[in-house]
Amino acid sequence: MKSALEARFRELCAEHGLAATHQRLVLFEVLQSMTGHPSPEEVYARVRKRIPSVSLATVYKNIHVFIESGMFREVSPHHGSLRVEVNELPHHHLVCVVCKSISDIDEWELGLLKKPKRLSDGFLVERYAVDVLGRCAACQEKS
Amino acid sequence: MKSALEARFRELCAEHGLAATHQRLVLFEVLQSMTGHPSPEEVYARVRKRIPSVSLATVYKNIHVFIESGMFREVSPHHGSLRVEVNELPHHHLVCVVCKSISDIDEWELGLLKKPKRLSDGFLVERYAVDVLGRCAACQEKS
DNA sequence: TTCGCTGCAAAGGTTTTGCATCGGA
DNA sequence: TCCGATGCAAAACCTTTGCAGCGAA
Repeated sequence: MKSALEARFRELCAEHGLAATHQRLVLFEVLQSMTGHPSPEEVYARVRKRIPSVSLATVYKNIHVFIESGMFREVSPHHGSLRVEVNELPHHHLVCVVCKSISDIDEWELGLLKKPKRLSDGFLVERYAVDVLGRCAACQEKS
Repeated sequence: MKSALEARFRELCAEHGLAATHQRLVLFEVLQSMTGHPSPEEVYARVRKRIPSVSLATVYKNIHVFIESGMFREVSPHHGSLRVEVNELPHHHLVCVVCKSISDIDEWELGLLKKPKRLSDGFLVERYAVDVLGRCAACQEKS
């Protein structure tokens, strides 16, 4: 018998024109079973337990496929490489989910942003991601 | 004569116990003169114009030194490797600026977070970073 | 049967590290 | 003078890519 999860997976694949391969099904189930913010290596290790011959490249490719299909998100909406913040004024960021370009938005301007979905520069707002920055309990103890 | 910027740089170095080397001064001035969110390679290219013999390793090392000293910030508080978001409920993130660990905070819980500086799990809140996610004008035209 | 998917290995890009030398305090 | 900073080259990651063979539709 097929699980409800597998049925849901096949549905999503059909919806996005994806082949429902065994590797993808296992990857999907593994991701659903994980908590936190797993890295590709961690996911790979889990998938490998069920498909020892799976390749890391396949895991990477399909994580991207899933993200592009909207089946999962990635934690950081930013580019992969280090970027230096050279604007010292309080501000936040507009991040394009397609090209990953980043532009600044003043703090006060963000405050006005409750309703409008499209900004004056044409940026179409989809959602907000808030990072609360600080020090975790463990790091406070160490210092 | 020394510029005000150089004086400020020497002050900051003294404050953080750093040697005020020529390379660091130039890096500092270059960063101050840039806009946007430059990558280490872009910064390196600019520094190189003034110190052709500078190494990329030195630029990397000192960008980190500056970030650790609080002289500059990095754009993404959790850059590094790809992480998959497996929590489908609306939530945001608590990011430790020291160890970069990420934990989830419910959307409703974030709403209550106007005043408290320390959360029940010991996390000490320093600031917020908001990413407004969406599509930039250019990417909307392309699709 | 067909086209997309997989595994493999190699390449590519980014960042870090070890070490001898140099130079700021 | 002395310890930290630099430059170089190599290594260490992380991720992507090319390609031959495989398998879902």
